[in-house]
Amino acid sequence: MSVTIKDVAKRAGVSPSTVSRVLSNNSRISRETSQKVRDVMEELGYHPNMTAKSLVSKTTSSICVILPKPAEELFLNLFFMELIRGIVTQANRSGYDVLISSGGSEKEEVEAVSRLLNGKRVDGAILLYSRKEDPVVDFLQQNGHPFVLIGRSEKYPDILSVDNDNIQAAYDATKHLISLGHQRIGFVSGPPNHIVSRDRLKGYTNALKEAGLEMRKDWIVEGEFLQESGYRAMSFFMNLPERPTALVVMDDLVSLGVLRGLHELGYRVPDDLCIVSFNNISIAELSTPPISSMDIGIYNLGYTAAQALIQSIQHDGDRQFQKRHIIPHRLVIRESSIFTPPKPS
Amino acid sequence: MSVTIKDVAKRAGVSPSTVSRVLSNNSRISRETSQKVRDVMEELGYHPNMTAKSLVSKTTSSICVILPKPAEELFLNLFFMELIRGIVTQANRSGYDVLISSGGSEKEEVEAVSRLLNGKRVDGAILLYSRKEDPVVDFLQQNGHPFVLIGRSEKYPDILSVDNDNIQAAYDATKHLISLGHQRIGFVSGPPNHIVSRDRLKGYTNALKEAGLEMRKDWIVEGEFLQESGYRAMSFFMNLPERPTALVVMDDLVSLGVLRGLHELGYRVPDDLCIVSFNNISIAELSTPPISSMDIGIYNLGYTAAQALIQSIQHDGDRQFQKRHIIPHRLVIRESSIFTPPKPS
DNA sequence: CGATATAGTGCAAACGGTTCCACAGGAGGT
DNA sequence: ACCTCCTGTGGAACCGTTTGCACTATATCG
Repeated sequence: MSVTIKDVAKRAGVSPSTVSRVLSNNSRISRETSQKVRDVMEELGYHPNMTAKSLVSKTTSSICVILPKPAEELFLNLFFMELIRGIVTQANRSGYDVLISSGGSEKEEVEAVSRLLNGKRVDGAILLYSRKEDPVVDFLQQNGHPFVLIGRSEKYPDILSVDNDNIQAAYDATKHLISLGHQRIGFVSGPPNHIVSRDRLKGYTNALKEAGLEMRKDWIVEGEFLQESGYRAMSFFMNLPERPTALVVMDDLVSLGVLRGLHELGYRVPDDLCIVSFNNISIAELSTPPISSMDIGIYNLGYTAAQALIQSIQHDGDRQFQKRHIIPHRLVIRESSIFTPPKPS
Repeated sequence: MSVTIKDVAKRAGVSPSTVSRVLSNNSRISRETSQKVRDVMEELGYHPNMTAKSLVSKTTSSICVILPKPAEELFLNLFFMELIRGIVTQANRSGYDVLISSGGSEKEEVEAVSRLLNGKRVDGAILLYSRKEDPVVDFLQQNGHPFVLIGRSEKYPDILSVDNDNIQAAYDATKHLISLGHQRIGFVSGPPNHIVSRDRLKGYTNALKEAGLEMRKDWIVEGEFLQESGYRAMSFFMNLPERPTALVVMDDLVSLGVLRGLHELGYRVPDDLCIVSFNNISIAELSTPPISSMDIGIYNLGYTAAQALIQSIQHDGDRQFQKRHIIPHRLVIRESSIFTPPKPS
């Protein structure tokens, strides 16, 4: 059907091996032969069959991205879009293709990953954020597949991973509110089985402790990374007899929910409640008012993850490479946190 | 290295062909042999090598999605995330993997597609929205590769495509504003080389004409599918001696820019200006005020595209399948367009 | 000038499957 | 008892590459 290396060889009057060597720029091929072969390739419209190449080289030049379980909702999050953009950009730059896989149940997820990696369809995987117990991580680790975790694993500390210093980032965010004069600061967390939730909670409490501020259980609420969670958290806080004057919120989308709820109830931000949130996706800038948000370099996370993964694929077994990559964070201050709160009465 | 079909064959005391037949559920294999082989596969942890399978079957069970050229910005658009979600969901359901490719220049784009399809790395491609002249469409069409266009092509009317009836949708959106009493309606268009821009413009003018309303060149501005374009359009309109009282806007992100600008200048929506926009991405619902938006079934577009593509791949040459799929639209009315405008003085 | 290195190329064996064809053995028909 | 058909299986070719090894011709050297 399509033009193969043999067709080119025949037409150019050389052997298939020679054509193959021309393709891989083997130095042993003479200048003229090389040129002749290239001319024929052009003439016949030859394109190397990647599948055949993969079969013999045992390598596919592609990686996959495993989206986390509740991908249905999270897919809507700009966070993932930005992350994927970073991954695809860097991967393509290194000559790799990126395959997106969205799991269903955890079991299906492991099966999908197994199919892709054991089935030799991809050379490695990128995992987006990790829960405390993650069967996919277990699987990859046990089968010795190259992979990189965006986030971190407590179970396998020596795993290849790209992450922020979330403890420090949350500390910095909280510190910002404290420096504005806030003394009653609440925290809207993500799902407790996500390590990132616990890291940020820790940073928050560290900052409070250091400042000698009150830490109250009822000023910490858990939720999903969804707008609705923010709405619910807001209701909860605003019905409290003693309310916080500022919130540290796990995600911009959640903050948007908070904002929305406050608006409906007639409260104003930052006058009635200050907000500092995380991730700094474009929504943070576009909302009214714009939300102060901790930029965690999402694109950079994806970019670095792809880079680290490909490096680890290409230099397999090489132990000299950096295992943990920390992407810097940076607080972007906007209207949601510029005012000093009323002093506690 | 890894377990092959031969290892399984040897261990089970059968020939490789038999194992292969068990794998493909060939009916000629006896129940007991089949079971024995399956047991051995389980025991040895066998996983079929997809690459080898692809080589002989000349099929990869994967498709690629080509993101449009200025992917850097568009990537940030929830539109694409939602579309990709639809594509991935349906593809996975049919046993296909999805590969994301983001082109650089048009030339690079064609090269990437050529590498993927001519190189037999994927079986088909999905193109997201099309410009009037699209070298990638030309390439795919000329080389006879299976592909589906999300959008439509004027050059090749018989191409497999999934689209909205954008003329009708824009007509409906405009009609909605007219029914609210608006007589001076502006239009914020997308790039003029996108067919979707021209279709929607047509629907808009159709509606105006039918209602006997004035159609003014200076009430139509072009832009990108970006927030900034909305901001600029807004400045333009608000500096006009005679301003429209309502706008039809090509994209929610653009509307957000309009909203933002109006807010800065102290205008109020919908009191000073009504807005109806397109796509109904989540931003439309989350903005303040929420934006009336034409839901075009983005997920459905992606879902249907994947379905149509896979169908066309599997039944190659079969001409009996539907070529043009039209996804229904539905106007979601929100606060940005609920008030009747002031009567023209 | 013969030995040896070297550049340039071809042959054939993989890589891990699928599938056409052949074939053995038993069932069923006459 | 013979022919035919069917079931279940094995053998081997093939898919389009890469690559180790062998080989030839020329260049280099003592």
